[in-house]
Amino acid sequence: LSEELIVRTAMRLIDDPDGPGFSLRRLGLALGADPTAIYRYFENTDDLLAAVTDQIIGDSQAGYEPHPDWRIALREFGIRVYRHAQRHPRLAVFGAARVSLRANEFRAVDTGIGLLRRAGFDPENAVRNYHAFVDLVLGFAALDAAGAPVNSPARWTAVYSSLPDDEYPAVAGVREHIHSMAGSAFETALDLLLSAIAAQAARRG
Amino acid sequence: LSEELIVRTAMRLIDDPDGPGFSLRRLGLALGADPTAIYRYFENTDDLLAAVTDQIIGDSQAGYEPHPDWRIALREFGIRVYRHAQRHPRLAVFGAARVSLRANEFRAVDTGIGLLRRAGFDPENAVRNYHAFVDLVLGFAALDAAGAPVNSPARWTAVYSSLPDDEYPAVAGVREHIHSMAGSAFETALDLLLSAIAAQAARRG
DNA sequence: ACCTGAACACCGTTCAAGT
DNA sequence: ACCTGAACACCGTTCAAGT
Repeated sequence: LSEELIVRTAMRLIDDPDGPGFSLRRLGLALGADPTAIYRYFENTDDLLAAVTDQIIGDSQAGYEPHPDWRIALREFGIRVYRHAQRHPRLAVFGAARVSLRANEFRAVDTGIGLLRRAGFDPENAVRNYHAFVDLVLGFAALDAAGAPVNSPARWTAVYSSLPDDEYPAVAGVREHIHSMAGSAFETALDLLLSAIAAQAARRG
Repeated sequence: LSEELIVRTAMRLIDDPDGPGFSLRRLGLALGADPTAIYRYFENTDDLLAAVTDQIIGDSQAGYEPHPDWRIALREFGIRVYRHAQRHPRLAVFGAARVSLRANEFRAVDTGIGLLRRAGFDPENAVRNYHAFVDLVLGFAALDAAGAPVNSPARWTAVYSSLPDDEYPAVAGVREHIHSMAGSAFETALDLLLSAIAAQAARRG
C-alpha cells in the first residue's frame, strides 16, 4: 500500500465506464485492503481525489512544448487540459472547481502566466488574463463532463426544433442551425477569448 | 403535498447554509411526510432537482428588460444568470450542466439569440456565439459555486506567494498580483468574450 | 508502524401493506 | 388514490483492537 498505488487504483475505478463508480469502500476492495487503511495515506476522500486531479493535470502537460507564438501555445495548453478532463469525466466535475495546491498545478500556472508575459502583458494583466483563460477552460471542462452523460443531444434538438414560432420567434429564425447547440461550445469560446486577449496585446504592444 | 410545495421546501433545504444540506429523507422530514411520498410527484431525485433548477432560471429572468444596446443587454443577461446561480450554490453545480427542457429555459434561449440577431449576426453565427456565451456563463456559475465552499483564498494566496523563485519564475515575476486569482474571473472572461463578439459584429456590420 | 473491523450515522429507492 | 414503513443495498468516517 502506498500513495501512488492508491491514486492509480482510484483512477482505474473512476474511469471504468462499466464499473460501479468510485467509493472508498470499493477502493478498499480493489486494493485488497480494508477501506479505512486509506486514511493512513490521505486525510479523507476529498484529499485523495485532489491527488488524483493533480495527477491528471500532470498527464495533460506531459510532452507539452509551448509553440513560439504565445496564442497558439496557450490554445494548445487549454485544449490539452480540456481533453484530459473529458477523458476522466467523473473526476472533471469534482476536480475542475478545486485547486490541488500540488506540484503539477504549480507548473501549469507558471507555464500559462509565462506565456502571457511573453505576449507583452504586465504582471497585473498577465495574471488577470491567465485567470480568465484557465477558468474558462476548467468551467467548460466541468460543464461538458457533467452534461455529457445526462443530456441527450437528440432530445434537445427535437424539442428546440418544434417550439412554436409565435412564442419563440428568435429560435424560429435560426431553426436550421439550432442543432449545433447540442455539441460543445468550448473551442468557439476559447477562440473568442484568445482573440480578445490578442487584441488587447496588440493595443499595448 | 403537491409539486409546488415540494419544490419550495426542497429549495429551502438546499439554500440553508447552516442546515445539514439536502437529502430526500430530510426533505420528507421537512414536509412532515414519509420521504418516499415524494415519488408520487417526481420520478426520482434528479427529476425533482431539475424542477428546482427551472424555477431558478425563471427567477433570474424576472423583471429583465433588455437594454437597447445588445452588448449591454447580453452582459446583464449573463450576470443575472450567474448571480442567481451563486445564490443557490449547492444547486448551481447540479443545474448548470443540465438542460431543463422547460418553459423558462426556452424563453431565456429565445431572448439571448434574439439579442445577437439584433447585433447583426446571421442565424449560424448568432447561434454559435450565443452558445459560447451562455456556456461560458454556466461554466463559471458551476465552477465558482463548487469552488467557493471548498477552496480557501487565504491558503491559496499563502501557497502561491511562497513558491520558490527559481522553480517557478513566471509566478515569481507576478508575485504582487497573484492574490487576485483567489477571486472569480467571471466578469473578466465575460467582458473578453463580449468584446470579441462585438469585434466580429463590427467587421460584419 | 500499520492495518482491521465493528460501529455510527447516514444515503436513494423499491414494494408490499395500510387507510 | 395516496401514503407509510420495512427492507435492501449502499455511503464516509471514527476509534478501539489487533499484529
